[in-house]
Amino acid sequence: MQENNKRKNKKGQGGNSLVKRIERQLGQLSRSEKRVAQWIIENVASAVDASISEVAEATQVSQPTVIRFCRSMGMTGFRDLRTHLIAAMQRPDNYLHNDVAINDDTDDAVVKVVESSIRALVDLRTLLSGMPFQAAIGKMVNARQLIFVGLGASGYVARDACHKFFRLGIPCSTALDSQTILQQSAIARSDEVYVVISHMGEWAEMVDGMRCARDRGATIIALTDPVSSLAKVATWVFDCHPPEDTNVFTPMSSRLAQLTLLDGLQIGLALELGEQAEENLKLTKQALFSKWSQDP
Amino acid sequence: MQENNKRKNKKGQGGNSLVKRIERQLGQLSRSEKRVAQWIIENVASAVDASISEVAEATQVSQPTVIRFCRSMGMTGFRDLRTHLIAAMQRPDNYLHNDVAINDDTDDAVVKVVESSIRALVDLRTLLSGMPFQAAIGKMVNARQLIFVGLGASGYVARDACHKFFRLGIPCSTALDSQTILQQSAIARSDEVYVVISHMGEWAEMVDGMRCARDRGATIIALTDPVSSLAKVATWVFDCHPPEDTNVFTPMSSRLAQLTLLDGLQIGLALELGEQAEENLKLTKQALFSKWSQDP
DNA sequence: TCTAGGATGTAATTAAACTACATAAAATGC
DNA sequence: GCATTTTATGTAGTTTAATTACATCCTAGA
Repeated sequence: MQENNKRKNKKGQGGNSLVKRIERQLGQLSRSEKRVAQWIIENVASAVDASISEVAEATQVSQPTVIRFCRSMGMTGFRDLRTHLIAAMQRPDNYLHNDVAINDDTDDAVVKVVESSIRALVDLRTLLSGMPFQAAIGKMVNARQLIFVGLGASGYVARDACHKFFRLGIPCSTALDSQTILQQSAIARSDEVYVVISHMGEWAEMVDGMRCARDRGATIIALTDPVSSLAKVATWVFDCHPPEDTNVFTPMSSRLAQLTLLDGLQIGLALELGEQAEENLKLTKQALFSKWSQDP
Repeated sequence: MQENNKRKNKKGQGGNSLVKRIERQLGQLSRSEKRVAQWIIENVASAVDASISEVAEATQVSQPTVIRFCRSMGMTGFRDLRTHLIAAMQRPDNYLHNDVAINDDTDDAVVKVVESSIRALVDLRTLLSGMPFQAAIGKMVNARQLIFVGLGASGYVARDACHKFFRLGIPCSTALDSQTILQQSAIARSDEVYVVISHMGEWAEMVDGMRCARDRGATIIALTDPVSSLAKVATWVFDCHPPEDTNVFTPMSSRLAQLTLLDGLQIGLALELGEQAEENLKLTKQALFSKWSQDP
């Protein structure tokens, strides 16, 4: 059992996204956890039905190690892992439409894009239960201001969110480049909430800025890969792991998940704030509506 | 104990949705089991995360009754039921849509938000076939520049799209306020393509601007309500009708449809442009990647 | 070689799933 | 209507799974 490193890759195993996610993390794992990971990759089908003790026995490690593996993968525990495995197992052949290929015709490609977006949101729904909505909203309710942070493409998501939250009547701003992020976080206060959007969560300046803000007592809510540096710095993390395939044609479906998550946070916050927020929402909607209805 | 009359054969666990299967068998169940069944149907999302005791409490029955319900459904036990529920949730087509209500708790509200977003995309998928992708892409391929137009919240979508398309190596710009739109369209050329995003499609300045651009020979691609004034002016329309309900808590799911549609257009365009576009995409991706991988 | 820190296992704890049995309610036969 | 059977449901206990706390071991660096 020593030569674990000579692994033939069983490509035909099925395009299971969680499996890819595990593969991607393989390098970061300790020896025993790697054993667990490898066994799961090679026995996805049995893994979904297995209990901790069965996995532990099959891989010759202790039960806590199996749990540690789950945690290393960003899951809350074994149960959670099982949930994700089952969900991931559902896609193998039903949805052949995964990646867009160079020789697809336009209509095929478009269908694939839409289906991969749907997939992203369905995945999101599976993950929802583990996300700290209550906690995040609790902090937002009492915040002096919300600061939305995002670089590059995530900047558009941050802007969109800012626009959405300000309509509740809360002071909101954005920090969309390294300089602004660093300056903003240098004067962070404990009654401020940062909402940080980042696919990889590895931009050094952003992580540094957020660490600084955190040290000054601010709350950091991160929509990012749960295994990233940013996630380690954040007060609360919403799992937005990046898609596994690196196909250049793959659109950023995960951006849709982020937007939807922020929709959820906003609605949740609105409910928490109660009448005043509802009133503000109504007013901002009406402001638009009356404009174009009196102006045909 | 002898489960004589309501034994069910354990077929078809792949094809039909478990929820439908439960509905179909509702009549055969005893009163308490029916309560369990109904609660599960109405709370699929919470049900997948619940333990037996939680289900028992929510439905005011005893734990064994919950297990008996599982057996009545042909499952081996609660664990098995959970497995099938998770699997069933991966098929988004049979979600039912509920509005967020003011007395929803946070988690319910979030689930509803995500599901309504999924609905929006599933709806979009059915509309795809009627959309003029070929035509739109045909014009874009030869365009001198693409101009993305959007006001207010749609401005963020326009910006996002601009960012996405420029990575193909095509000159792109945005027009996000009335003044810019009017000026831009005043100098429109026949080799320019306007991509206009608007939920209602009734902002007077925007419609005027696009009419002007159209008169000057430019191509107008509108992502908007097909019955709007904007749609009448456009060269091609992609049906993005806004949701009917006026609930203040309704998130803007149609924005997700717009983003996804634009993803589709971009991918389609990339395929049409061929190698050069693919190369450009790769280069822009690598530019990001090499940055943060050499910068830990 | 020693020590610090991570990795791993052991054993105890808690919680989940399930079983056996008891009781209550409904249906049936007289 | 009453006894008897059948069915439905709950109570209490058992077994198994998941998780935690803590002890031990190994490895890397001084």
